Formats: sequence, structure tokens, C-alpha cells
Amino acid sequence: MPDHNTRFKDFLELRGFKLTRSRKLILDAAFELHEHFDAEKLHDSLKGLNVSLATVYRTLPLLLDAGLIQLAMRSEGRDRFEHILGHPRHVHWICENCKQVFETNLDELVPRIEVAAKAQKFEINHINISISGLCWKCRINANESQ
Amino acid sequence: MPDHNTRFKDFLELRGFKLTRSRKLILDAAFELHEHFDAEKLHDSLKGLNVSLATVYRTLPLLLDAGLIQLAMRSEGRDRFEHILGHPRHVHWICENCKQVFETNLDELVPRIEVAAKAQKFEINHINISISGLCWKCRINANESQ
DNA sequence: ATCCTTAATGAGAATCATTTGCAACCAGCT
DNA sequence: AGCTGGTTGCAAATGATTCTCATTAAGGAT
Ligand SMILES: [Mn+2]
Ligand SMILES: [Mn+2]
Ligand SMILES: [Zn+2]
Ligand SMILES: [Zn+2]
Repeated sequence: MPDHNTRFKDFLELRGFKLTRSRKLILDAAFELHEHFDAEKLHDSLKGLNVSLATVYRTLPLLLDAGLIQLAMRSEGRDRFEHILGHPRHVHWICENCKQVFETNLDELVPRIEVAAKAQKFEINHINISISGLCWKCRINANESQ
Repeated sequence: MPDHNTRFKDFLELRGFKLTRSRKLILDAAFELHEHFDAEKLHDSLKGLNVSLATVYRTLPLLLDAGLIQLAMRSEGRDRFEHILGHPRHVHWICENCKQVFETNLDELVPRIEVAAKAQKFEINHINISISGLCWKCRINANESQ
């Protein structure tokens, strides 16, 4: 059984929640998508399995609490998530023009953040760093057309 | 005339937009609020001045484009903004329990981010760093009750 | 200062992601 | 197999944000 499955099982047990068919399917779908996803995309990937969109919405907070997924960003009016296990922490670079999202390693920034956390006795649960601007392709186009 | 006023005027002129009564009022209100605000709070601070909420929503993107305000965070389903001029860049530490927001200086992290930006030829427009977890007060309470 | 053109506004309706109510269901335990 | 309280699908509700449209008012021209 994959790591994330046992982790979800343990989490639910601890909370007194039940491991249901829908929850299993949603978790697996979240780990089969190797890109950012919103509730609807996750639901689409379960087409034909009779899992309701409402249940997807209800399960997302559980996966968040369990530390299995995280909110990657909010764009175009929707929350976009990504699964965590197996994906190292990273920075999101979002091009305001073409909306593409690039990722870079976050490790080098973490020690400095942890120092700041210690200074104020803050217990870090989740670090979100997103940087918006123009990707190199869109910079070139912007220069050409000016 | 305050710095932000001339800046807004110039911005609107450059874009061929008009400097209207409502826009002036909204800008001033945004700089009189010295805390994070959402559209409704900004609108409330204009109570009695006959500025519609729709116009507040329409003006927010202008202030963003003009670099006068920035999206600080999204919480409880609403976008929260803050004015920029006079406020140095900072990290947001959000307590998941009491929802309080703390701020720390961001300058030490910026050089590293800029190196990463250069490496991928990304033009930074806005850096957003928010860290969620537990503030020191809520950590104590969490320990006591366990 | 008055005209003119056209963008901007207020008010309310519309949109749409997310949440919720509820009756039927089912996971976990005896 | 029988209980029981959590869970689900479905549909309706919610609420932040956007849009429509008739009316108003910037601001350049006269
Ligand atoms: Mn990512
Ligand atoms: Mn702030
Ligand atoms: Zn781009
Ligand atoms: Zn707290």
C-alpha cells in the first residue's frame, strides 16, 4: 500500500473518521495527477466512478489537514492544489502574461525562514512562496512589441 | 499632494483613464487604512460618500496595476489587500488557530530570490511569502489542552 | 465657460466556486 | 447479521466578485 494511503488511513482513524470508498478514490486520484489541480479537475479524473463534486470538496480539507496535499495557489478564481509526498518543497513562479507556472527548489530559503520562526516562537506548518512577473518568453515578446 | 496621489494620477493619465471622484476617494481610503483590508472593508470606510461597492471592485485592479496596493493574502474566502508605499516588503505569518497575522522583514530573503530569478530570466513583479502555522500563544494553549 | 464624446458610475442582477441541508447509505464495531 | 453515527449524492443555498445598463461626469475641444 502506497505511503499516502496508510497515512490517510491513520489520519482518519485518529480523528474518528471513516475510510470510505469515495475518500480512497479521491486520494488516489490526487496522487495520480502530476500537476496542479482544482476541485473540478480532480472530480473530472474520477468520471464514471460516481463520486460527487460535493464529496471532493468535503475531502480536500481532510487531505490538507493530513498533510497529503497543499494549496499551491489561487488562480482564475479557483484554488489549485498539489500532492505533497514525493514532491520536494518548491517556489512557484507565475507568469502574469501566459499564466504558466514554473517551480524552483525552496531548500536554500528554508533555513532563513526557520530562524525567523524561532525568533517569534512560531510553529511552521506550511510555507507558501509565489512570485509573479514575466517569464523569459513573455519578456521577449513584450520588448518586441514596444 | 501625497506621493500616492500623484502616482495614481500619472498612472491613469498614461493609460488614458480618468481621475474621478470615486477613484480619488478609494485611493485615499486605501492609504488611510493601516491594516489589511478587503473590498468590503474598504467600501465600509467610505460609508456616506456614495461610492458603490462595484466601483471599489473595479478600482482595486487599477491600484494593483499602478503598484499602489498588493494582494496580501486570501483568507476566509476573501482577497485581502494592503497599500504599498511606505510599507516595506514583508513576510506574512498566519496563525491557523487565532487567524492573527504577523509580519517580519523580507529583505534578507530577496537577494536569494533574485539570483533564482536571474537564472531563469524571470522578471519579478511581486513576491508573496506567507507562512501558516501556530503563533506562540496558540502553541501554548495547544500544549495545555493535550 | 459651455459643448461633446465617451469612459465611468451606482444599483441591481448575474455568475460561479464552494458550502450546506437532507434522506438514503455504509464503514466499523458488537 | 444488526446498530449507529458518520458519509454520500443531489439539489438548493451562499456569497464574493463580475456584469448590465441607464445615467452621470471627466476632460479635451470650441
Ligand atoms: Mn507546485
Ligand atoms: Mn502585510
Ligand atoms: Zn509567460
Ligand atoms: Zn494564534
